[in-house]
Amino acid sequence: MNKRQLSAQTTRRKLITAGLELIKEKGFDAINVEDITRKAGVAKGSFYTYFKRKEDIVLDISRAPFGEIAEELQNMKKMELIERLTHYFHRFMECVESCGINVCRQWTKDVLDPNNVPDNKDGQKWKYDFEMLKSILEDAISNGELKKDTPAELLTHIIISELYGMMTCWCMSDGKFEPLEWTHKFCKIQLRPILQKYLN
Amino acid sequence: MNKRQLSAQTTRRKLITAGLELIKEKGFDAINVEDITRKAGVAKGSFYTYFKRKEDIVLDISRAPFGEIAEELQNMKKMELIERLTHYFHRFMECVESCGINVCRQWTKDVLDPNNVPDNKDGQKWKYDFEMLKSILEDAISNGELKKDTPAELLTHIIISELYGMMTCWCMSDGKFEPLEWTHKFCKIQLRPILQKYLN
DNA sequence: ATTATTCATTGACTTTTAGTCAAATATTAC
DNA sequence: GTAATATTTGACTAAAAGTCAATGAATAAT
Repeated sequence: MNKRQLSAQTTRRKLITAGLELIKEKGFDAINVEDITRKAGVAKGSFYTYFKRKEDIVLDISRAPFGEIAEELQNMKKMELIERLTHYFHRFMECVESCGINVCRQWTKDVLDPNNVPDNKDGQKWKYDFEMLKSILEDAISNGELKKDTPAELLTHIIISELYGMMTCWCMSDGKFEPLEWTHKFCKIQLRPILQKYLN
Repeated sequence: MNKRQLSAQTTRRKLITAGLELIKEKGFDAINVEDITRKAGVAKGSFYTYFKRKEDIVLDISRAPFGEIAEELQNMKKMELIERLTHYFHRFMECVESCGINVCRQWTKDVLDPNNVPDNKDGQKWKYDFEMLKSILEDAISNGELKKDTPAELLTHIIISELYGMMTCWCMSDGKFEPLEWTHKFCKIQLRPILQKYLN
């Protein structure tokens, strides 16, 4: 990495860090781009070098921690399906907690918007989660843990709705539940009945 | 109702109708207050007579159809718990569908925000759903359908997360599922396992 | 019936902020 | 050493949120 790339990366990170802190504290709508750049110690114009629109920083803020989870799951291919899913739910909820309610609510909004496709080349949005969960199910199908005729796509939709439901609920309750305990309860009650029908 | 009250109600309704149509069509962020007032045929200033902030209209837009559901459920007190819940889920999803993805996504965002308390006196936000579901459970407890020691509040949180999960999922899939069929599948798989432990 | 008061309505105005862009500066390539 | 390229900058523009004093019609008071 040369000096230019390093500088660019540093500036980008400064913006993301400043953005995360400010959004956590005050919420996305209550801050403006200059608040972020001031806190990051760069000029306003630099923001738009890295993000096309104000909102685009949110996906980057939230994708950072979520990105790590994907790797982990690759190293868990031998685990049982429900264990892998539960792990995913746990880690997802940890991210939700560390990002805080204000980040999550903006992120949820962005993720729901079919038109909101940021133009950085790795901007895959929620499909990221979807594809990850789907591949977990597909692994289980080829393992023989799930029946061959399991409708992986439909099941993924149902499972991801549990995931987002869990997050939404946690945010709505204003963080009053201990997130890991909550997740544990959730997975225990919810995941098995969904899969039951398709388990070998 | 005198002429003044009538005029006020008419203006408010015009704004809500115009707002709903525009948000459905273009999304909340893509329209401005003047678009709404122009379509409603009133002056810009009138908007702020009825809504303190631009966003406040969204809760009113979405609350209108949701409000009706509450009444219906009052007339279903004798039905079985799961039937009542399923009915609620169905009607909720009908509202989601008729409001459309753009309204829902803004609504979800507003509902997630603990600070977003509109100052019209009946602005109860999502607690509306919460209290309604909770009272359904409480009815079932006093009916004897659920055990006396059922943790109504916790269960309500879990059930409402299913509801929002369902909606979020439907929005994310860009409305590709037929909503009622989707709801049916959802309730069938999800509701009973949640309640099982507490049913008498 | 007349006058005073109240309140919805208006649109020009202020303020805020998202987003642009040309110039300056630093780095890399040739 | 010079040309090409990329990052950084902040003044500037454009757009839209939100304000407010003036207007006039409806209602209440005398």
